[in-house]
Amino acid sequence: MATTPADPDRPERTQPRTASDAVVAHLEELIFDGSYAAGDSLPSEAELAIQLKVSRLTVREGVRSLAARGLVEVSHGRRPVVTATNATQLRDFFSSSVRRDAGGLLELLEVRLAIEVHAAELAARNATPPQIDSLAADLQAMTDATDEETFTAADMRFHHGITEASGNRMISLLVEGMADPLRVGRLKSLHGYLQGTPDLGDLLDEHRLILEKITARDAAGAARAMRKHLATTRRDLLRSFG
Amino acid sequence: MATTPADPDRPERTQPRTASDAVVAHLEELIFDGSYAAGDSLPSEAELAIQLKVSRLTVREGVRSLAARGLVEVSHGRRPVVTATNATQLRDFFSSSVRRDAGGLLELLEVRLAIEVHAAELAARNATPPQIDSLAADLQAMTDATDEETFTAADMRFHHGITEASGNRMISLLVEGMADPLRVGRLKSLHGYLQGTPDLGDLLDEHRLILEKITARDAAGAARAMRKHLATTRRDLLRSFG
DNA sequence: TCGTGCCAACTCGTCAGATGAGTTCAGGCT
DNA sequence: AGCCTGAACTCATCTGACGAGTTGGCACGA
Repeated sequence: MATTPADPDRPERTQPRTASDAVVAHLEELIFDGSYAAGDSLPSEAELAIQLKVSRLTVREGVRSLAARGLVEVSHGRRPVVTATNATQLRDFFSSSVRRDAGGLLELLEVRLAIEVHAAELAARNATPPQIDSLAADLQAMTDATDEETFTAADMRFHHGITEASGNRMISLLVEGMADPLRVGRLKSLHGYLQGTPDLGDLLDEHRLILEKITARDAAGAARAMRKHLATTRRDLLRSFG
Repeated sequence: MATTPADPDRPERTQPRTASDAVVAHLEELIFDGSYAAGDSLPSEAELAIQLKVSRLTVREGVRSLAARGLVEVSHGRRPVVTATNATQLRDFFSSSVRRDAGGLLELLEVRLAIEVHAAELAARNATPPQIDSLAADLQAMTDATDEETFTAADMRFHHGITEASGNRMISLLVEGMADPLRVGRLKSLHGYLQGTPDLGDLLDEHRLILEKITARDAAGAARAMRKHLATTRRDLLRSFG
């Protein structure tokens, strides 16, 4: 019984069981159909309570659910604000998964590899000149970095820049969501580097090669270079655990 | 200001702003450190309220947040139950994204391609004999299918089976999360097939090739076959929109 | 003794009313 | 004009209460 085969009866969509679920469904509808765009304020809790004929408390629960799912943002004294699609939900999922099972870190790395390799491929095809310039700047920052914090920051900007250059926002969001859980591992790995084999040069060369291939619009080459780079990263991460 | 550069002050982790955030943090802690495993029941709202010295209402909001994030499940009359890591949160994110921007569907398809190609590669390396048998059975079911519903169901089982055979649960969860939003598109595409070019044979052949490569432990070949298959899928999807 | 049905205790779902605290903006004072 | 202040909103939380679904044990009958 791994997957749910075929529930005979499930009027989920049509008939929310609880009143607060109905609130959630209602607000979702308003957001999804564009009645409220990103940045807009929702009606106040009191107003919604009147409109939907439930108590303010019930509205609060619904809004709270949406907030937990990253669809809206609430802050004291202000009305709830609809947020743009963002990576908080993904970040939350990935970090939860890893916190509950440390083994998930390697699996996550594997996924990142798959996605970023593809991103590099797409970037080679779709990157705009300004995006390429930006990548070059990040690379330069990595080269010039004297402390590992600056280095790592530039490194992450570089990778993030590639996902953006891929032109696929879903990829950007996914990689962004994975960044947090992976950062821990990355720092450890870097430490291993700086103490053991302080060969940051290799890392830089790998980045350079990726950028080169993207600039040359060589999709297959970019994918290959990225794959190689991430294989290195994974190896270092594994080593830092042994 | 795309990325948040460096907030000078952010005592987030250490000091939840609101009481209900504190409840969330507390319960998260209990779940993540293993005090409550999947399947366990949390204390009742009333009990938690006493323990944490807040009102039951505040506890409810916290629990509600966790429920929205898929960490626990609540049902009327029963205490909240901790859920195993599952794809609901991902499903929720992907379907939200697509509902808010239909263009995301193609982006999602692109991501699925990247991940499933990698999954096929891993599956060729890691699949166990029973898993391969299961894949063969799904393929047979597709061959025997007379109506498209059965066909699609077997198709999805086949793909799901490959992600499972990859041995990477994160991949399984991601693909599972994407399935729902993509199903709509897939059905449309199949319709196009059945009415226009009813060449289901090609589809079957592609699946057959993938399984063949996996059975032969040919990782690169499996990846290639999967890539080709998904390219076909994408083409059909695009066609069904034109 | 064993099975069955019913009731009491638990627990979640929702409501009403009330207080405190953060935000915003329009006026009024300097 | 610029700054200050206070009223109006709005979210955050609490207390107390009632209804409805779930569960386990106890009494009753076979």
